[in-house]
Amino acid sequence: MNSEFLAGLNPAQREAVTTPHSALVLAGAGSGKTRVLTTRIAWLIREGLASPAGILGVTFTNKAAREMQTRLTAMLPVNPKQMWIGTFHGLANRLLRLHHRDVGLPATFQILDSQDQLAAIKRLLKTLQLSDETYPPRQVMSFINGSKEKGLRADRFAPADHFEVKLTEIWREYDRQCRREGVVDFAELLLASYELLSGNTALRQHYQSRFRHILVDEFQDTNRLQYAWLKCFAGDDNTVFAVGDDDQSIYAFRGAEVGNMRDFLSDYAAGEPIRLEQNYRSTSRILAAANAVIANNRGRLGKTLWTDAGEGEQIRVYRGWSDGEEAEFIAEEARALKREGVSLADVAVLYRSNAQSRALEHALFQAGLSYRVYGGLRFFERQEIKHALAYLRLLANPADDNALLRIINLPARGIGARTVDGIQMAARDSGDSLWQAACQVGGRAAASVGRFVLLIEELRTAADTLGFAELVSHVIDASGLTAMYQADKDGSERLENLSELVNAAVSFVPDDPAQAMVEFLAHASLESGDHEAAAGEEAITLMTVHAAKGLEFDSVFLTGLEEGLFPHEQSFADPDGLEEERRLLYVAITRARRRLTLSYAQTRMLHGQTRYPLPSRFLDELPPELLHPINIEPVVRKPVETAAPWAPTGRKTRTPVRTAAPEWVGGFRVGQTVTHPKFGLGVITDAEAGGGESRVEVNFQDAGRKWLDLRYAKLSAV
DNA sequence: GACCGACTTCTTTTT
DNA sequence: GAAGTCGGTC
Repeated sequence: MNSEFLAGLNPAQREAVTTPHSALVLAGAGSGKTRVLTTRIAWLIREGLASPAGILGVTFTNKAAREMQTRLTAMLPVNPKQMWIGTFHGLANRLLRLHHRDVGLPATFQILDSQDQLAAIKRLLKTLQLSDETYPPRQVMSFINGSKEKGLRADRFAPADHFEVKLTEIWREYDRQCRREGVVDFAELLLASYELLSGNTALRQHYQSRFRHILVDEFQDTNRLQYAWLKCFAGDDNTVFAVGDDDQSIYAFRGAEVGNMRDFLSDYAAGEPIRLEQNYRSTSRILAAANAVIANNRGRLGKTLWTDAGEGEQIRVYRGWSDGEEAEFIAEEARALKREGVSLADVAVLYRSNAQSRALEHALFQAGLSYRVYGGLRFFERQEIKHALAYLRLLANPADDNALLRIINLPARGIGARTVDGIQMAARDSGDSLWQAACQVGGRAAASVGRFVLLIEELRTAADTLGFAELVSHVIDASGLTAMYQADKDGSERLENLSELVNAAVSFVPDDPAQAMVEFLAHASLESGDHEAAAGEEAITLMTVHAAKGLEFDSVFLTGLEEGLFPHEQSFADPDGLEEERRLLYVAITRARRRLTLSYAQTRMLHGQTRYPLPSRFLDELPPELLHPINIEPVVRKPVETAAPWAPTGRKTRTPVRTAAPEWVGGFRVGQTVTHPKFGLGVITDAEAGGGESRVEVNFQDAGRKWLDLRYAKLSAV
């Protein structure tokens, strides 16, 4: 039992790697979680306790799955294809492809991503003649997905009220529509494969005896359905090795159940969790901050990170006047780091929501620093890519109405809304697919629709003779997409993306060449594209805290620590929401290896208007001795003659539009922090100059918003 | 039927 | 601010 792989592991890691039972591993941030996971697989195989084909490795993201595979192939001479390592959705897809008949799906079933699903729901509401005001498509979608993720079906759902009765009807119709069209959404992928296994004892036993060892990453992010799905694989002789960190559970909003971790301990008689608490990433000050913050949460499984690395520097806190100034500060700091010889690849700027990236990008751009933003539109989500894929989908599956609607008049070919309505009506009456109905269109629109039908038929013939990659290229040209974007003066980037799509098709290696198209389309839905940096890229990383989970950087700037933003205002309503925000902060802090800078602004543009947020309550949860305020002395800015006072540097190209409030009223100004003998600390959010009776609105930390008459109120600047 | 501009709404996180 | 919807005009 003394394998080369165990060298260099600490006792807890070693225990985790070699445990003979099912176990829950509580792996703190930076505690070597991925290493433990991959080492365990390598160790099991090397010790002869498992064969590569007997491993089921489940992750949450494609990136994590890939990393596990590459690390493994570096440790062992195995073919990673033998092992089933993938995301929940990827593995569910694999199962359903293998057993599509048992669940009544066509071999060519396609996967709807969230965009597609929303479109499908909108279309359904239309055919059901339901108003999307009474039934907001997004709400319908989250109802359907949420229910499926609890393992429910429309006919087994107990609606709580009238509205849910109606939603359940829509849900039922939606599932029918998907079946008819041979498409499957993300939640359905899991649910259908779960039902496949739970309803078929022989099949379940087959997989149970194949996958003796089941390993799950990021276990705290599993939802109820995923938990049940995993359980199908866990017979009496299987071991389940679940790695997670309840303190890093940040996806409750989409159904993740941290409770699964407690359930796991009893369901798998796993005893006490194995705790990995030694952190190999950060300085002790950073860990002390993280520990202090998370200690405010209740109901934790409990865990305290420690390190034998040094204390490191203090955590710096910066207060900016505006989001723009905050961004400029970060840009300056980053430039200084660069001067010191720090690689920009080791610097990250994190934020709570994507909207914050704008100001940061602007400042970094002005400073001439290269950066890369993660998030936003990914490759396979771009409209031109979606258009091209829709042609392919329609070729693969004529019943795919979503695909047909997307492209029937794109590029414009004289098929207007009225004609499309007619086709939809005809299809509904006859129960046909839109494609079938389109083939039978007569009357005025016959010519234009006929041309479309001919085009698709021509492409279908081409599909029989061309290789897959040539087909993709041919479809993009013959459909007219190329011509359309060539005619568009802003279309060059889209054309580049389309040729990138051809490249992707060329380098795509299908498991079964005959199924190249179907596999490629599934790949496009499941892995909507890369957010990963090109290795060694000399650029600052900008991303949301969510996206940063699992990553680490020497220097981290955590921005926007303001009430309403972080914690986000949507979380104020319930305590659980606030705890999730706190976990999010915990994740953010633990990304930093050596240097952490927190920042907040006193004014922020949000949703097109200026806000005056208070500093985040989380700042008060950090032990003051760990912090080093950079500039937290009263920010008294004299009004600048030429520039608006909220444009601090005076070299802004555009002046913000807020003009409602006068700039200075009786010595006070909007955005200023003030104290009141009775109401305490607050920020001026509005002001009215009325000759001798000036008033200001103050947002008090504890007392809320109040209008105060400056003749009487004893306000003083902070 | 196509196009353009005005209007509204919604803005947390995403496999 | 941006995207999506709606309505009016050609």
